Amino acid sequence: MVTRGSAPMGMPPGVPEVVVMRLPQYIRILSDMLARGVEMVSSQQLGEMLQVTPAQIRKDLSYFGRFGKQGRGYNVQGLLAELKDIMGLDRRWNVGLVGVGRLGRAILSYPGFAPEGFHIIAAFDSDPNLVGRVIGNLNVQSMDELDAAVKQLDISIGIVAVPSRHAQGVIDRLMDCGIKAILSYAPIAPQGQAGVKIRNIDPVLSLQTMTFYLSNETAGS
Amino acid sequence: MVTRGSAPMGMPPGVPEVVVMRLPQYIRILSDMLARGVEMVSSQQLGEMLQVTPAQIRKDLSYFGRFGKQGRGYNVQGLLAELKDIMGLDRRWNVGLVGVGRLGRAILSYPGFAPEGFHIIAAFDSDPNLVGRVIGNLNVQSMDELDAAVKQLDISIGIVAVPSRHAQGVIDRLMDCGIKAILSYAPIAPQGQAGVKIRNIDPVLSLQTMTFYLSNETAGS
DNA sequence: GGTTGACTGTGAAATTATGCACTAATAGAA
DNA sequence: TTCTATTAGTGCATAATTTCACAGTCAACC
Repeated sequence: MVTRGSAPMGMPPGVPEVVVMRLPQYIRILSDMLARGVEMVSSQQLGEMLQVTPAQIRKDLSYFGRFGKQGRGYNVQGLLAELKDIMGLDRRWNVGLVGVGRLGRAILSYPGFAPEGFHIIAAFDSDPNLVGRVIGNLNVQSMDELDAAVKQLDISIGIVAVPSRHAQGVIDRLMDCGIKAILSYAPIAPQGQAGVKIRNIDPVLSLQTMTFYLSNETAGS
Repeated sequence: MVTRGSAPMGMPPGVPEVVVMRLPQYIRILSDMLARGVEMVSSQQLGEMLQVTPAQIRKDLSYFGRFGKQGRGYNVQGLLAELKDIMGLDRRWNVGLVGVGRLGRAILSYPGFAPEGFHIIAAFDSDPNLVGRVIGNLNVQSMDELDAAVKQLDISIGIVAVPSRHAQGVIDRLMDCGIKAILSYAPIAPQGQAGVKIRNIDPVLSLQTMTFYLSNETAGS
C-alpha cells in the first residue's frame, strides 16, 4: 500500500489513525537513541522498547516507504529524519494559547514545546484584567483579536486552557478561525467539526481508566 | 460475552481495554447531565455527545449488564452509579506524588483530582533541599520513605513528575512498592511490568499526532 | 565466492472492534 | 384495549488491526 519504493512525495492517503498515533512514539525513541550514539536499530529492539511486536513496527513503516536494510535494521538517524518529515515535524509550528490562568501560565513556562518545534507565539484571554499584561514574554490579547492574530501570525495550532464551561465555546472560536488542530486541557468531551483534530490532556480521565483494573485485580499489563 | 443477564458481582473477565477506556467518558457525560437535571438519556443522545454510534454504547454497556429500558433509554443517575461502581470510582483512592518541582507543584494545586476521589496524600522528592518542606499541605518526604509510606497510607496510585532522565527509575521504584497504576508526566516511553497500568500525560506527543494531518491536508475528522 | 545468520517487507491469516438490523419491551395516545 | 413510536440488547456481518510466517536481501566471514 505504498506509493513507491522509497520516501514518497505525496503522502499515502489511507494511513490508519492508529499508525499515525504511534509514529511520534517511534520518533521519541529514535531521538533518544540518536542522542546516545546508536547507529542502527532493528524492529526487534524498537519493539522491546515500545512494548509492541516487531511486525507492527515494520508494518507501520511500510505505509510510508522502505526505510530498513535487510539483515541490518534501520539507520537511526535516517529513519528519524524520514519519520519527522512524514509527520511534519521537521518544521516550526506556531501555536496560540487561549486562557492564561494558572494552567495557561504553567503551559507557557513548560520548556518542552519549543525544542520540538512548537512555539507558543500568542496568548489570549477573555478577562479584561489580564488583557494587555505580559505573561511569559507574551502580551495577552483579547479574544476579539483572535481571528486577526491567527491569520497574521500564521498560527495553525490552538491550545485551550480555560475553565471547562468555556472550553467548547473557545474550541468553536478556534475552529471558526480555521484552526485545524487543537489541544485541550479541559475535562470535557469536545465537539469537533470534520477535518479538525482535537486532543485532550485529561489526567483525571487517565486515572479513571486505571482504577477498573485496580478494582478487579485480574488481567495483566 | 456477559457473565450473566444483569449487573454482575464479579466483573466479567474479558472486557476489551478499548471499552474500559471509553467508560470514564460516559461517566463524565452522565455527570454533566445529572448536574443539569436530565433524568433519562438514550444511547442515541449519548452517542451524539461522544461522537460514537449508539450501537457502540449499547454494546459497551452490555459487557457489564442490562441498565436500560426499552423505549425509554437509561436513567442517568442509575447508569452513572452503575458505571462508577464498575470502574471502582465510587470510592476514595490514595495517590502518591513523586517529584515536587514546578510540575509537581502544579499537580498538587490542581483542584480537579479530589472531587473525583483521587487524593494526593504524600509527596516525595530526591532533592534534600525539598525534603522536609511543606508544599501544598504535604510534608515532602525522601524517596527512602516511599515504600513505608505506600504501605502505611494505603497508596495505590503513583504520579510521576520528575525529569525524564529519572522517570523510569522512579517508575521502577513505584512498581517495586507494589503500585499497580502509574500516571507519568515524563515525555518517555515507560517500561512497565506485567499487571501494572501506566498512562502518560504528554502534551508534546499529543501535538505531534496532529501535525501529520496538518501537513497532509486530506482525510477528515 | 559461496555460505551463514540476521532482519526487512509483505501477503495471508487471525484476531479484535465496530456497525447493522432485528426482536422484544415499554409508554403513551387514540 | 390496541396501535404507534421509541429504544435497549444482541447475533451476525463487516471492517479494522494485529500477528504470522516466509521469500528476498544484505553483510560478514570463512
